[in-house]
Amino acid sequence: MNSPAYRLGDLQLRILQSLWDRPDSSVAEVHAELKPERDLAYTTVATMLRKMETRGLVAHREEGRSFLYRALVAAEEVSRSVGQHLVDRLSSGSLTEAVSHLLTSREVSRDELDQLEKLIKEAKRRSK
Amino acid sequence: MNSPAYRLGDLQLRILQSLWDRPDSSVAEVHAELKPERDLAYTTVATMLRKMETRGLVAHREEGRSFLYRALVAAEEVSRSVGQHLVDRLSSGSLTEAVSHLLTSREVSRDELDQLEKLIKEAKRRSK
DNA sequence: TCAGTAATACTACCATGGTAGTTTTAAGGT
DNA sequence: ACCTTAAAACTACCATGGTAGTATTACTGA
Repeated sequence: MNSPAYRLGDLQLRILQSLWDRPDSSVAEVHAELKPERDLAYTTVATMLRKMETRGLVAHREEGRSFLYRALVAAEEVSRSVGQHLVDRLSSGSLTEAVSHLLTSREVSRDELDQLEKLIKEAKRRSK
Repeated sequence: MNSPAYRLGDLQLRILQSLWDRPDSSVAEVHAELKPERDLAYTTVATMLRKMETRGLVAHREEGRSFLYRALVAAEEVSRSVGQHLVDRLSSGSLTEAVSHLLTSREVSRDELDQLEKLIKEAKRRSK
């Protein structure tokens, strides 16, 4: 919000996603959730959550001896911000160009292309 | 290459873009190119270029008393890397989802949608 | 030849993300 | 009442991006 969301680090974003999925998570829960992908120390997660709280990204309430955290920024908002930032970075603002980059730069399956086409048709319908 | 390209900072990416556009640019030229958008000190650009050279992102050759820089990483490669990283961040790897995010998160003009549709058709044709 | 100038080199500083160890606190069971 | 344990708090450290001032060097024109 006040702090630009696109600047989120990888871990921060991952933590937010975890909290979007399960609001009111304890540090232990977030830590457990991230465990398979990142083998972080418990305190790493705790510290990051505290830092994120300072930045206004999350908030906590007490529950017994634990803190339960929740995200203060909406997934939508962050997605938009992060996406917008990429579009700016990649192609100084041209969405078409950005998507073109994405399409040409990796293998895209037939199936994905179909889905994408549907997405666009839908967007068209909505916009009309 | 060896260092993951997606980690490029905004300024670094901007400098690379400038060099892709005009290879063998002096510091002064890069500085001038960026001037309108970012009013940076000359030495800021020079320092960043030196740092980027250390990281293997650019290289220079001497021309009189100036250094002429060129990018060592290809635009394609960086675009792919940056794009891929975003897709991972935004939707743990689903391109469709990522594009969907981009589409729903901002105003997309009719015209852009048309272009996008064309892009996809083209990709389909290519992949077949 | 010498002063000015334009270039690089060097140094420094700050913020932030990421990571984690150590210390304190408090709850809970025996 | 005390020991264990789990939680938060505090502190610390490093890398990197970004930014720029100061020092040095070397060319160039008067």
